[in-house]
Amino acid sequence: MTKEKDTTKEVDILNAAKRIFQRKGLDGARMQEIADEAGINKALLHYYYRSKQLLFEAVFKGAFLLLAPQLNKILNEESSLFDKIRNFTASYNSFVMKHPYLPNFIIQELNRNPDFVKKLANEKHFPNLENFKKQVDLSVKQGVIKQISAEQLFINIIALNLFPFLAAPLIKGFLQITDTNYQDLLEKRKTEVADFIIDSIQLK
Amino acid sequence: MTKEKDTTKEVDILNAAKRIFQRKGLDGARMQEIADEAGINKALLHYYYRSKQLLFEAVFKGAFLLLAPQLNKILNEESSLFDKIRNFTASYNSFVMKHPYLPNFIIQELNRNPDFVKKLANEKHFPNLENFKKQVDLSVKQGVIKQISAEQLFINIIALNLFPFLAAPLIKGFLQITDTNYQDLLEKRKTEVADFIIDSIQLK
DNA sequence: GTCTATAGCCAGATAGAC
DNA sequence: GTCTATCTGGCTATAGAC
Repeated sequence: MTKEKDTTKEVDILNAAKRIFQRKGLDGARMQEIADEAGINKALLHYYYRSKQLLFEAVFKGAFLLLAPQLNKILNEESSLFDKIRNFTASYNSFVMKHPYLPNFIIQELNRNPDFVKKLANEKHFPNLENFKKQVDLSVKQGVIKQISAEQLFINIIALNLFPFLAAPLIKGFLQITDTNYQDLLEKRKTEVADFIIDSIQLK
Repeated sequence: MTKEKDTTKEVDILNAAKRIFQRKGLDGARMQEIADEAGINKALLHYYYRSKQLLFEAVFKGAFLLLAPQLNKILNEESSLFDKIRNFTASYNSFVMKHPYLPNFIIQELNRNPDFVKKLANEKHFPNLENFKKQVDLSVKQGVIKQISAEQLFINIIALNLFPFLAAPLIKGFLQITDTNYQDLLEKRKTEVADFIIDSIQLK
């Protein structure tokens, strides 16, 4: 019973930093704010993470490694192409609804520092397209789906699933709808997006 | 011949601010940097625009009003639904390839300050979905396209066209391709995306 | 209108007591 | 490990000469 909550402070800081950085970005976040959020003192942030930059990088890496395995679901599962598209659409939407700031955070900071991807490309769960590419090419050859490159299909799948979270304020503005109605739209997309994609590529 | 380049300084500042703000965001940008970019002194920024916040708002509004009319092309043109989708895909992609920072800038700052949309909703060129909605609903009724809500179709069209610009570094990383190859992919999307959408909704 | 110089503030980082 | 107090630099903004 001695080490009930041993590493708490370090973890508390990381979680607090996650929340603040994801809402405000690297430049917009304040160390004081993170300290307050974690319920500790500013000096302790530096004690554990040395600098704002390093704390940020820890947060970013954590976020990326939370999202990346989700992508592997579509790339490296053992199932038919259509099932993959359906499973991915459903599970990915559910996942992001639980972490609404995540995609924006990653894409936004990646745009400011594109080389960050390279640093992460060697990580264990970094998505690899090879299996998916083979499956798509084979499906085309067998006449199951129309002619399309795996890369373009991949982009389309991600785009249709991610964009509604990235551009939520913009879309809400254009459609002039409330938050609740937008949630309904998102809920429906868990199945509709898969249908939309399959209807497009399936040869009847 | 007296007023050959009269308002130059004020315009120079706005253009410099555009470039810096779009690359670094509100928090990341420095007034000194904008002054250097414009080739003038820092004090002059405040002379013309009073504060960083106001300068930023001028830039943001300009960017939004550059992008918004582009969206109206799909919403309020006099043409068949399929032609609209084809025209929009082609012209929108060309437009954004000329202003690669624009979508990211708008979406990113809108996420930090969602109420900004409301301020702009009264502007002349603010997109209005009514015509598009009528057209989609009619096409469904007439059996030209499958059952789909205008809102979902609208989201899908925008998503497929915008996302490759928003997430460029991420996609490049996943696909492990060079900038040149990515440009090729984007070039192909000017027609492929329209085909993808039409194949999905068209009833044969 | 355009500049130099500087006020005034605030943030990241560190020293040092406990 | 955790805190208070403080240093140091950099940033927005303004005062004031020209």
